[in-house]
Amino acid sequence: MAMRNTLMSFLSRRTSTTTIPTLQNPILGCRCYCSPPSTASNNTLFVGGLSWSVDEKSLKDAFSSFGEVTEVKIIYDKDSGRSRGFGFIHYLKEDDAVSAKDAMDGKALLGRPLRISFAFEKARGGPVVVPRLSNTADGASDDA
DNA sequence: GATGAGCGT
Repeated sequence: MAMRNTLMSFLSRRTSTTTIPTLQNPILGCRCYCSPPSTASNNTLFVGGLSWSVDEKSLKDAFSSFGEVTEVKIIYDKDSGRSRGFGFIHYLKEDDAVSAKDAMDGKALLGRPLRISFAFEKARGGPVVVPRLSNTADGASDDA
């Protein structure tokens, strides 16, 4: 008497985040999207209103208290060399990013109020997802 | 000697 877990095999296969993009479901007949459209905000935070003298380590030091910061970047101007006054903060978890945003948004750093928002999914190796514009049904049926 | 909404030199 030997029990075979063959049926249990493909029932427990849900730990793979790297699904094969070329595989399609013959039943549903649709592709498997790795990025659900429900996530309008990832663990990337957009920080604006920065002073033109703020460094990345200053933001790292100010935002690492709310969660585990994995990446901090401030955008500088390549023409003038000065900071553009905004930057990005990557958190390990989105929950920490929300906490940091909720805690630091509206506060001031180096004498200037901060404007924090969730950043768009900027490449870093992936496709760009843009928020849909005001998709109001104005009578234009442009569905493909 | 500049300036101040935004989304990646």
